[in-house]
Amino acid sequence: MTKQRAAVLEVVSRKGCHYSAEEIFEEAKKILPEISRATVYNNLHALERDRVIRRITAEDSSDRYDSSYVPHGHLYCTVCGDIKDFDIPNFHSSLSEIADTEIDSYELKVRYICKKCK
Amino acid sequence: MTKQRAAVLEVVSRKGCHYSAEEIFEEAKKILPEISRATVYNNLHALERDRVIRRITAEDSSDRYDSSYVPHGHLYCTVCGDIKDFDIPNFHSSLSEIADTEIDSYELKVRYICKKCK
DNA sequence: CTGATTGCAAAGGGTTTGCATTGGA
DNA sequence: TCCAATGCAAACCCTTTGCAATCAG
Repeated sequence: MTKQRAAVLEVVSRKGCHYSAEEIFEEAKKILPEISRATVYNNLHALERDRVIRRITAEDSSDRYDSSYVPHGHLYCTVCGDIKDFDIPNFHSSLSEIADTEIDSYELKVRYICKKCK
Repeated sequence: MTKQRAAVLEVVSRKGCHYSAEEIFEEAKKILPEISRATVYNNLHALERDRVIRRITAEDSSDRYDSSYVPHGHLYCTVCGDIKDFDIPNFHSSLSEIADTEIDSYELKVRYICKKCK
């Protein structure tokens, strides 16, 4: 656990945030001004490999990172781009049943218009 | 409806396929050898805008295109990369209920290991 | 006729890679 | 000590853009 990895983890772990790699880089620089982009990418990959964080794919923009490795749904506001977490109880086992196979994990993106934008 | 758009649509519409833009370009060239990459992208965008096809995001690889605009689930084999469609009855309305808001559409990716690979 | 579409090539962004240097266990 | 992690820059892939030529309605 280097100080760079700790900084990246600290940033990704901020509650309710779904930062892009570039945003994580910018935030991490505030903690460690000498950190490099490659190191941020290295650590994001390492933390994902170690099942600490989860990468989520946006559309029309770069990937984002979620502080929880446990799959859950994401609400994407199609107007302001904000991302909110939301849970579906027992979704993993429901999926397994419907698909009639063991499943590893899932990613659920729901497009909507958030309250503010409506 | 230009012959280029027809070719792109023909390729994307092949049953069970989830081609990348590059694959669509390669297949479309077999129909119209003079077609350019930019035209393929143009038409993929146009067809998506007109709600004919749907773009789906992979991970660790480029976007794919689905011949149906209607949202449904996708099973991604984590070993061979194959993508299969699958339906969850009433999922749209269930989501709307659980999220307690109107929703526009969704994208559901399920990671698993397909029969062949198991 | 006229706006939309095409093809090309160059630019763009986000991410990865190679490699010499540094640092934590 | 020593392998993993770092920082930098260049390379890379995929996609978009600018623009003149062409085409479909």
